[in-house]
Amino acid sequence: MSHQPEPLSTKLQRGNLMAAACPSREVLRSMTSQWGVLVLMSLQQGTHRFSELRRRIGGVSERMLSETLKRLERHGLILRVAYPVVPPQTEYSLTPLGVEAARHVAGMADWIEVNLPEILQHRPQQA
Amino acid sequence: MSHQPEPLSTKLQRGNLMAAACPSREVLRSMTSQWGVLVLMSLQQGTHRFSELRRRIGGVSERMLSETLKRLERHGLILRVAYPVVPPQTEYSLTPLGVEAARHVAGMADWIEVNLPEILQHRPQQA
DNA sequence: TGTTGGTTCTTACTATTAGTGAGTATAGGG
DNA sequence: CCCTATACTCACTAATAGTAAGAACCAACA
Repeated sequence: MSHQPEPLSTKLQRGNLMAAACPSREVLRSMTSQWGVLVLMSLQQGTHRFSELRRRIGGVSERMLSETLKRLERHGLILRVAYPVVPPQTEYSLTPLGVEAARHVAGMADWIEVNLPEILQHRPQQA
Repeated sequence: MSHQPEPLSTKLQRGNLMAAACPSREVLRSMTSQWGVLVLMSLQQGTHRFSELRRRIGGVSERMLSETLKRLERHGLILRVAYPVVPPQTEYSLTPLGVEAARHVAGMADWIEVNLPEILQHRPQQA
């Protein structure tokens, strides 16, 4: 909270998603990946275990859930706490950064769910 | 426009993204696809031609841009107007539904760009 | 009069990623 | 003693993303 050495140089590094080489692209991809969105949404309701997330999120495989969680953890959006017990127990929760991220994706997700009927009307019905 | 047979049954079909088979999953994937996000963001500033979008969005190939635009059009989020001239000219813009969708993804995108420095600090620097 | 460039795509091919099914270690319950 | 549950990983296949080239057409330029 006190005086920091280089507050400006840090502040100036805002990402630019339009630039192909900007690392923000990677963050975008993990936050907006199919399973990433659903994990963030699920963790909005509090801490969950691996298997709870798996049951809650219809259609995730264990492999994809595991990789999605690892990626979100690498970006500091979720916190992983593993208890060395048998059978294994691991708890996942949102970090403060993750709480903000989850608000955005959940807002979008909610909009999709609400507007789904209208969106589907624009789609040509398949033969 | 007159009295419709089943207005309630349509209204009641709110999507559920947690369900694997719900069509909202497909909408989520097109809205949150890497190029989908960047297209929606770009079109927030108004109508653009294909090649303008291609130049603006760093790293898109023509194939991916074309497919992304088609998918967003299928979901009623963008409008495509092709003029039968030579050389070809096509204009893309947001539909009212697309304007709302774009607001959500742009909000998220902005958050990512602003918080990128903090997010990157959580990442282990690579060897 | 070639030839180059610009436009909006599509097609064929390759690389990357997603998804599937099985395996692992351990303990508690029937 | 075998089955289930947990949180994974590994080997494999299917799907998707990315690359490079071409197509159709004309305008401008040398």
